[in-house]
Amino acid sequence: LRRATITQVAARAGVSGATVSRVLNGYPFVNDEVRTRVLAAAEELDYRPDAVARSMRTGESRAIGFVVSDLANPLFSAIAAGADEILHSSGYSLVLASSAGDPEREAEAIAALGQRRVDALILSIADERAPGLAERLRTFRSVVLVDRQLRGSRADVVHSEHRLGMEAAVAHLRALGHADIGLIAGSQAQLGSRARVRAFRNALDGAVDQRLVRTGELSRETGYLAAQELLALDEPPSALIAGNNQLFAGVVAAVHDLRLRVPDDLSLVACDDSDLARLHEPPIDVVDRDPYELGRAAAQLVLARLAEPESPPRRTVLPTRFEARASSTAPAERVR
Amino acid sequence: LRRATITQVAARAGVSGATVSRVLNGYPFVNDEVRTRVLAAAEELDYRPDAVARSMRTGESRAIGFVVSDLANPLFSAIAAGADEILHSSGYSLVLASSAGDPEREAEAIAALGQRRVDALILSIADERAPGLAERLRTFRSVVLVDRQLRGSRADVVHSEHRLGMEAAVAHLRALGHADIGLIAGSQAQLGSRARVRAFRNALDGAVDQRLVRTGELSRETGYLAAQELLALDEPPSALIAGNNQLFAGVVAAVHDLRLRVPDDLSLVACDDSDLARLHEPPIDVVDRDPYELGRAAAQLVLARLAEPESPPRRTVLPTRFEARASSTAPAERVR
DNA sequence: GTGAAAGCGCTAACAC
DNA sequence: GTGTTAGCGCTTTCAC
Repeated sequence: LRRATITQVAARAGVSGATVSRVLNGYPFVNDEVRTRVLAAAEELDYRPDAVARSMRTGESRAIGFVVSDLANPLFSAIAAGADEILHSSGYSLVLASSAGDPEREAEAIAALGQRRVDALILSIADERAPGLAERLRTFRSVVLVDRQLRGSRADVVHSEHRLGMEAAVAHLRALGHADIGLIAGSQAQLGSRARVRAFRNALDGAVDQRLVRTGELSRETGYLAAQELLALDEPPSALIAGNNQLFAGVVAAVHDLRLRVPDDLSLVACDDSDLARLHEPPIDVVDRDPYELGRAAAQLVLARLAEPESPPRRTVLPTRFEARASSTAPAERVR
Repeated sequence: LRRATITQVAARAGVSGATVSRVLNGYPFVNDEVRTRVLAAAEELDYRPDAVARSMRTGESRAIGFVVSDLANPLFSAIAAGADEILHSSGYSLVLASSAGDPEREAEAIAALGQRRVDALILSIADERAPGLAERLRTFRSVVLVDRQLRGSRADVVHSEHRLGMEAAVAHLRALGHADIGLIAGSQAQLGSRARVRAFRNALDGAVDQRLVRTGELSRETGYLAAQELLALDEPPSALIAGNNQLFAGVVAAVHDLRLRVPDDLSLVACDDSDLARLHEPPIDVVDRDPYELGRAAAQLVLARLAEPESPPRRTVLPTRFEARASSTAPAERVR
């Protein structure tokens, strides 16, 4: 079944293609009677404008690219769902690419989206330090970074205010009497992870034991191994903060395997909420944020930029907040 | 920065646009020296073929649409990630739309993807019974349903073999002595949920207590409320099966709130694995499947269909398997 | 083995 | 207010 073209609608309505286009695009100065005829003809032929041809002519694709380091991570898929919500309602489509953490795939995805002439690019990539990235982004009319940073780029950004949430978490633990707090955080190639580590150090104002801070890939395995290592130290931390949901899952697995009780043997805090944290027994303290809102905010920056291409770079900062549940108490007396 | 066009490359290489196109598309009968010159010119200008223009001419967009009922559900995002993996490596892009369970948004998304002329459509929609759906899908060159069914459609499908996994789960519970097993499953507007309910009934060969089977929206809230109701019955079930990951989260919340111990007071089985099920204390028995593989299989059906448009509809069935962990034991003696 | 020309479906400039 | 025309960047006959 071939689809109707504008020319066919025009023929049926007894007008020119230009007039059909005008009617369909809401151009006001069209004879009412003609408008009705055109609309009827379009209806009868079930005419749908061809987005490809329209893009070809206007230079706008009404598609937004979104490159994510790991779509299967509920955090990123929630961000994508939030972005889609806004974009869909403005008539844009989301072209999603997941790199599975591979910087090469990220580069390919960005190139592919460029060839597709997406109107904008939203980026939550694994490696914000990929060489030449900033230049390659210059061909895009709008770039929005989500919890990422890029030197030499005029991109708009959505950031989470990681500092306050992390500070509150650390303050909570210190108030309970924890002196040795461990942090297991993600790759330093992403702003979000760096911000959490920095906030952690700040909150401990210099009193930070370097051995208790581990960074690595954002994966369950990394979380598991790092927790095993930290808890095997001669003087293990009495509290542990997991820097993201996947690391947290690994930490929980390690804690189970070591038969440690939370919070009696170890206090625990997770960054980014999850079913696991909420429904863990006991429920886990979290530094939480709203991932949908992150996605919505990114989409809004995109729309604002497309509406006003020359405005100065914008930056949206969304809050994180610490929620104490039941996974931390005063540390047990240490046996010496 | 405007991008180079094929005409510019042609000028630089001293040939016609047609020849550039031939070189870039691997047409074999081109003079070697000319080929080298064209490649060099393309390289120097950093030429990237314009996908929109190419689509315009060839009628192929090299984009695949994917409509999901809830992208934020880790199951669907894992499926999408699996599909993207295959499609990306074949040069296709994924255009994703999440309907948040709203049939109207699903219809809109499908229409939008049609206008974009996606080469194929993958569907994991909330409402497979939307009126007129089958006809609207006929305009697509390839449609693949993931765990969905559509009468009157020649779509290819990927199904999970829900029956064996569910039967194994029920058999396991019955062997332990459970006579009253409750099931909390999803909407009957989706094949997956229907299949699980049917498998459950079959496994109990008619000995099904209708009051112990609840179906509804696939949400935490539904799971929570249904579990509360079932467990408040005069003769509550001694074991509960949750039909999906979100329902399961609700069930766990209800079980916690009721202060029931698993498995002593209640045996529990979840459908589709999750961190929550794996790391729950005790670990929860699951009817598991590989969601990435579901996505990969869908993508492969798409590619096969595009390669052979006239072949008969294909059907890929992927296994589910029951994994007993530690969330079920023999039911406690009932006090009469 | 290569070039010239047509045209995919649409919109925007320009004419009337 | 409406029609005519050109052209977005590419691929694909058809010549030669």
